[in-house]
Amino acid sequence: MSTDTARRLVDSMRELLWERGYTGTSPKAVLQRAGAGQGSMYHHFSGKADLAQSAVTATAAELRATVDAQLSAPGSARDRITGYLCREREVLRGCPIGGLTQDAELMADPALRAPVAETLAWLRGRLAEVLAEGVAAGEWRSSLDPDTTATTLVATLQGGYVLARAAGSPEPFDQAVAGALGLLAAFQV
Amino acid sequence: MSTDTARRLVDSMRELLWERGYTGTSPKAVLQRAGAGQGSMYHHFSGKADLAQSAVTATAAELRATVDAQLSAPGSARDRITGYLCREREVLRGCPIGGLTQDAELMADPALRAPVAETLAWLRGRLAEVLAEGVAAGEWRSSLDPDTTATTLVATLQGGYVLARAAGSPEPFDQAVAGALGLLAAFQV
DNA sequence: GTCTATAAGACGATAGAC
DNA sequence: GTCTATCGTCTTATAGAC
Repeated sequence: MSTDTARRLVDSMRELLWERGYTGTSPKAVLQRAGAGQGSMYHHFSGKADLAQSAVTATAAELRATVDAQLSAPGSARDRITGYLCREREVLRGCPIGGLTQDAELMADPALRAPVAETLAWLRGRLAEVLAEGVAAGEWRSSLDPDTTATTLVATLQGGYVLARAAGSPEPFDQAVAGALGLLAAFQV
Repeated sequence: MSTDTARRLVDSMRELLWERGYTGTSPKAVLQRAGAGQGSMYHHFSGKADLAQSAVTATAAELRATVDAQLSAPGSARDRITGYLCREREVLRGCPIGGLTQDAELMADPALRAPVAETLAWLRGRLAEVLAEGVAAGEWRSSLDPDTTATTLVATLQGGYVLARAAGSPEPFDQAVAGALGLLAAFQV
């Protein structure tokens, strides 16, 4: 059993979904990148949608694990939030999950859409938890609303990618993050 | 000369670019929506890219005019910013300009990318001007940085669209805006 | 100006040999 | 398990009639 070929197919699909989206990615392009023939793909998967589902699920799981490790690390809530917002990113490539929301064909398929929706919903919730910890610990004033602020921070990142891609430079992303941190700083005790 | 057919083609392309992106939009789909034949399109435009350029340019101009009217209206800077952030939007359709940044094929064409880049850069600058007015007028503390904050606000909107589309509900968009307004309120004098 | 006909190639999937 | 061959459809564009 060639688990290896299946994995190369999934990895190739993950890369292409990130670069060109679901609509812009053909099975042929995936096969070429993976160095496999038509038969391999249709042996391991029922088709393009099925392979994409494995790819999106894997990317979502990886993103979630990475973020959770960072947000669950030791340190103050403020340090963890700042660290997450300022961590290294391949800004111009965009968010491998958030970017998929723009693909109508992908979003029309419940199996493909679900991991995207769940990951972003989880992210908002996880950030809200950390913000709430910070408020409870007296790091921020209690007038800071954890839920709406968490959504604003996630939106800032997602929108930062959009502005950076438009500009062809990471600068707007960094500026968006800097602005958010500046606004958040007003709530420090 | 059938200016009318050309306009219907542009309008149809504008709608489809918004709904399905550049890669996901075929000339055939545009022609069907416009009720025209192949010949009409290739008479008025050199091809798909040329028609799309007219469409993107028109959408960009319209967005810019709408926003500028709102941000240049009479009233305090704070009211204008709040009004802009809270204005009626077809949230689940996403931003007709910002959404295009996710389309690699469109962004690879300088003629198609330029109006997208210019519109979002202009928007950041225009919001920064209004924020600076507000600071100068004593509406916000001088510790509020107009440039980074403007980028954060535009990113919040763009990211709000992403989160709303993922969730299939306008709620995350509204929450992101509410969070941003809450953060901004801390700078009120 | 607009139409239909046509073209070469890509798309997504299937069949069947090995 | 993987390959090549093949299928019917769609894509983008051109040709030429009207």
